[in-house]
Amino acid sequence: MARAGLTTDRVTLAGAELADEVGFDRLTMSAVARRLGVKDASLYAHVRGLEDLRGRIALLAADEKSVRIAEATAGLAGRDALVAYATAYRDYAREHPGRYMATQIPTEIDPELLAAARGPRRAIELTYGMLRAYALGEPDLTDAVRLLRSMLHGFISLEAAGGFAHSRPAEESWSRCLDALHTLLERWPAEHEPHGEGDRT
Amino acid sequence: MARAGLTTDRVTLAGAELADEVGFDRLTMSAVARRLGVKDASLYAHVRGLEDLRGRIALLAADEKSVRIAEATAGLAGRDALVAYATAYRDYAREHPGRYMATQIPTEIDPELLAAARGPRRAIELTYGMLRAYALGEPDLTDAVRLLRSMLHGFISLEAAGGFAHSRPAEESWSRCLDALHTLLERWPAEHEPHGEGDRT
DNA sequence: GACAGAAGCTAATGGGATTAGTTACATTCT
DNA sequence: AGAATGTAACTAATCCCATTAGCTTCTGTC
Repeated sequence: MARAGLTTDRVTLAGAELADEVGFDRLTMSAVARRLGVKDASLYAHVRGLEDLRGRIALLAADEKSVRIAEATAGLAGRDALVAYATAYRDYAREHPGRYMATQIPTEIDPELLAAARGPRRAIELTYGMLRAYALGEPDLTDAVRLLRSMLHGFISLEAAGGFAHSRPAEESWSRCLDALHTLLERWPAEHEPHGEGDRT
Repeated sequence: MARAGLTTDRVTLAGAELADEVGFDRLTMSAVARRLGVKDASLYAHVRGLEDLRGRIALLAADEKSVRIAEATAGLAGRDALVAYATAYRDYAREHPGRYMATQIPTEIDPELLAAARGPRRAIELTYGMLRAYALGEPDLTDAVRLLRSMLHGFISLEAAGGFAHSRPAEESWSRCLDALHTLLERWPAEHEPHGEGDRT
């Protein structure tokens, strides 16, 4: 009966912590309620339901991640910025697997919330900003952003899913992949001339 | 009462179809039972439960995907093989989003089943085989495999999650990313020398 | 034609999500 | 202080899903 002092933010945070502990897909309203010492139904005064909570966790994660990356890359450029960016990104994902997972599940987020959120937009800006040092023009810059995001996200997901055998430490591959990425960004290939019979429309 | 002719494989297939339609995370035993015109409990004679079914779908997907890739890359080498590989990979993921998702969720698969499954092993072999044309030695080859898998998986996930704004068709970025990857593989950078304050201007 | 085994069913239990309606606390106004 | 008001949190109820136990019915075999 003593008021637990719930707010939307506190519920979201508890959900995020729980997601980090047990996995985003195993997040349940009941477990969040238990963690907060409150009955399930009480949560509905603060979040619309499980879907809504998930969306909020995703936005929280986007915010936190972009702050981390901003701090890590401040004042850096070129390879240093790239490495700092990627490392901050990966560290966040490893520290907060549940929240990270939240950002990658295609979930319906309340458009109003999404519009108000800074994280996602900030993340894009940071990425473009970081790559600016490589002097790519459009549309190459956009393609490079997508390549970078794909690689980071893919590596982290595969690593988290246990997709890399133990033959070689992921750490070393990670480092070498960043080298490769840096090299690639410095010598971004020109539009390639059609070649052989495979004409990919 | 008319026998529905269930088998483990049929249940798995129904689950896979359902996952493709409604999303892997929304897959439920009840829905599979309904689709098969059978009571929930009947499924348990063929699969251990939801987790088991999920694992089986993941293995099915790995099999199907590797077959597709094998067919697509047969007889090709170099850039053609790379493009065929990547395209087959992506097409599979787009045609079967649920099954594809199944392969990326860190799920506990019965070790016995896993050992019997050909798909995952075959996929690795295909990847190494395809990259052999680029004449990389170990450990670079392993790193390149990881980079390739990361990029493909990341791109596909982000695309599926709606992560790319509409500013530029994903199709074009995809094509350019493959160009970039090809270039990178041809000129895989040597182990990089430690390098001052990132002043490569 | 009886039997063994499998295929499928009924019934029951336990959780989780969600809603409606209720109680108790805290703030503010007089 | 005492009443009014909004809201935090609760109780109770409903529905859906996962899973288990035990029973029935079909199919093929000797």
